[in-house]
Amino acid sequence: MSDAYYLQLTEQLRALIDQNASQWEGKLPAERSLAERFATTRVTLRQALSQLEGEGLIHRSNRRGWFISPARLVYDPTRDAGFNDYVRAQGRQPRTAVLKLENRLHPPAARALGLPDDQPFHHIRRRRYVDDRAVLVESLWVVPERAPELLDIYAGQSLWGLLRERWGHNLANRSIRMVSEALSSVDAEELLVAPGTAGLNINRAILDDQQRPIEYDEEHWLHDSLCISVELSGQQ
Amino acid sequence: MSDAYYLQLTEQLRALIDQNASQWEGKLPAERSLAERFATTRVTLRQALSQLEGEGLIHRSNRRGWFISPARLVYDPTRDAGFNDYVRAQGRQPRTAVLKLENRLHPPAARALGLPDDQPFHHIRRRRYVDDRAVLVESLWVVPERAPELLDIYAGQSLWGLLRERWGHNLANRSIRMVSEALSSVDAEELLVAPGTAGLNINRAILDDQQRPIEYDEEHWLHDSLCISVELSGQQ
DNA sequence: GCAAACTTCTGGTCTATACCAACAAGCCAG
DNA sequence: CTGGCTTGTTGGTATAGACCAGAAGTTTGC
Repeated sequence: MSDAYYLQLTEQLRALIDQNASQWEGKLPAERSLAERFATTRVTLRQALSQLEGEGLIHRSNRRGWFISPARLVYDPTRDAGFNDYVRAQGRQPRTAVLKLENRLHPPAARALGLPDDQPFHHIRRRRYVDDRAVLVESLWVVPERAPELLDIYAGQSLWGLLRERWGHNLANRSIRMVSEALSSVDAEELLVAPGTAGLNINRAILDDQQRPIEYDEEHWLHDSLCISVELSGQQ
Repeated sequence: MSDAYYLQLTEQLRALIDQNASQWEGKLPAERSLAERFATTRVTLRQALSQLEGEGLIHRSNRRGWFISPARLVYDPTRDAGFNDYVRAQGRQPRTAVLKLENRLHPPAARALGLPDDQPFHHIRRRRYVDDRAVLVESLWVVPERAPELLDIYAGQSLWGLLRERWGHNLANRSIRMVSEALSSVDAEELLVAPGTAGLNINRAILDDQQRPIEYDEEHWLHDSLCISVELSGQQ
């Protein structure tokens, strides 16, 4: 089927992982020991591991080793369920860590919302976990007039819930953009992975039911932790 | 900013590509010549190139070299525009090659459409190009009862157009799934790229306005040729 | 009993080199 | 002019070995 040795290795590793998944508790043996077991070099071994990483079967935690990836989280970016809700709905444990709260300019957010470049924003930077694995970092850019004391009261809860309940905003309109990416060194570090790891960049601009700009949102996901699913009905 | 040499190299290459994009006509110099120019090994050089590949800035054509990637195609999988239409709408040239026409079983398609596993399908396999670069391969699995003579008349035109005009189907409902992947050796070969190249897998199940299953669709895109964009309006 | 210091292990990076098969271009023969 | 062949170039793959810094585990010192 495949001539290249590293592709054969990939298959052998796949089988090995299948069999020993439970006893390893998610963590693969050290590269040196795997290389020895298959009588090859670390370079070639790593090439095979990278192949499986691209498929989303395994991933690395920076300088800590290779781990078996859990099932992907199913995510519908068109629906209005918060992260906590849909993670729990899939029987998994969500967690959020707030990394930064500040006021700043951010021209890309301004442009996406149709505002002038010198529009200031409430900026929330947070990291989100599924079952204690960090799967994404995101930056939220909220128009201050729509949520005046946000930075004083925010502590990791659902932002959309706050916007609805505290400030009475009816979110009604959004444009979503998704692009594959290589994680920047900043994002990679915050996610504890090697720089250049494959990721998925999701951006959203959100308006209310009167077309007023509310919020802009930049998410950086690990590529292997996500399955995007959209259900559409209605005559096209 | 970055300690690792290959990351510095990445930046230098980025600048070099910016400057010389025009004179190279899209193709980068040979790896050996680039490695010599930066006084490093091909191994390290390739690591830097792979980084840029992950970002979508450049790509490889298998055994032919590195090329500067054209702008991503903007694609809204929720809309009903055919490939040809939205490629042309972005000022670019679409092309389709039919790779296979046959009748076959395909349990995944059957399951996605809510049909029994032994349901046969019209299978169309095709490769699609933007400006003469192959950017995706796809398999279409059409329920034969909905399009009886499809395999006799199909020659690369818009399938949705055919379904609507010839058989009067009103496509009304679809579920879409998107997952990052590493291209299988089959897909990679048909796209003239190295096996394991990063890709995006998009699957769609399509029903008509009476909830009858019509078609299931498996697309494999090169990860760097696509920007998914969804516009939603209406109260959520 | 606990925190600090040390040691070992491990992944991340890099060098130098080599072989092969696919590709491209040029050559030759018809 | 065309089609097949030869040949040099290039990317893909692989080996062997090395160093460093971060992570983890162990020991030491208070």
